Amino acid sequence: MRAVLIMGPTASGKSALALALAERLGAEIVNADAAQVYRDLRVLSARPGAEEEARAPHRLYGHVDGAERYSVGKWLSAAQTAIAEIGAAGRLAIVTGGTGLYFKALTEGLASAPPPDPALRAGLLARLKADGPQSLYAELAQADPEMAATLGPRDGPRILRALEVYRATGISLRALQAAMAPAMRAEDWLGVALWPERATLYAAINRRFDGMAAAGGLDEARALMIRGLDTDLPAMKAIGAPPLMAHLRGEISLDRACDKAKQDSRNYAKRQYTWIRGQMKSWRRITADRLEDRVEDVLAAIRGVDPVAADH
RNA sequence: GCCUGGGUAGCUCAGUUGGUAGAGCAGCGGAUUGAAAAUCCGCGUGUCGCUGGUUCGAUUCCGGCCCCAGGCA
Repeated sequence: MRAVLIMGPTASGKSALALALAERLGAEIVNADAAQVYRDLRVLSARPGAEEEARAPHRLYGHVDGAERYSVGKWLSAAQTAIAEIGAAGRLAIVTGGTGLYFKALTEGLASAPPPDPALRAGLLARLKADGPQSLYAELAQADPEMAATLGPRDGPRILRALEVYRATGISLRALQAAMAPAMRAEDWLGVALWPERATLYAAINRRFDGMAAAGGLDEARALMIRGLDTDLPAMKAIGAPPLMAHLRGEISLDRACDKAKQDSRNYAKRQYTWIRGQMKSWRRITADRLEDRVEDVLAAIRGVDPVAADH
């Protein structure tokens, strides 16, 4: 076995579990969270701090500038490299984060479609903004009816991507998705998913954000805001950033901004539960609340598939 | 005490010229392949404040009462 993958809804304690396991097993941690890759988002993305990073090696955290558009494709190749290097050093990789799509690309593969072409993408984005998704959908239905049939007429981002791929290759994204190869063999990884009680998690989310604003979250939002970046950049859309910026512009109170951020986090967590339930059926669910119990649970699972890896 | 406006879904509110009601948000379920902390789809019975009256029938009209907001005293 080469990697333990840890997924879980936001604020469920993934990072703490990953760190405890890394210390226990002499492993390295690899980020699988789409927000924690951004340098500009440390507090708001709850990225591990210097203290945590000192306790075990961390990779793919805060290495991307907020002005950049990151993507699954970029993450996947970076993660594959990281996992290979960690393996070459004779260590176990612990891949953790809340982005289900990243894990899915790793374990099931990514369609061999070309990455977004910046110029083409910019044009389509402008059209999406000006004319709305229905307009792009109509064009897609014309060019690639098979793919269009799999999408809703208002699903902007997916319609845009499908059109982008068709224009660049003349091939339906649907066909490319049918031919995928996993980046890791099934026997090389073990997936575990944190599954706390819903009410417990929602309370944890609320509690966590109360600290965030005061502990630098507001300053972070300000620093990001004065960069004057495009508001539809991923880093600018991170949960909490839009409402805090609205507050800094004097549009809403700090209380309202925090309430909105908590609300968005809860909605996000719900989607993550749905992802785990629907997309990670073979993953082991960890329902324990105490860190020590979670560590024991994962160690037992590792022993079950690879006694040597657990023996450190 | 008087006047005015209001009391309808967990919240904010719409509505029924009398035939027991519906949006947004929340909540719940689902989807998810290069923006994924994104994006999209589905799910709406609730003493229509309480109580009398008129009526075949009242949440809707009339009376009384209670509560909230504002105004006048």
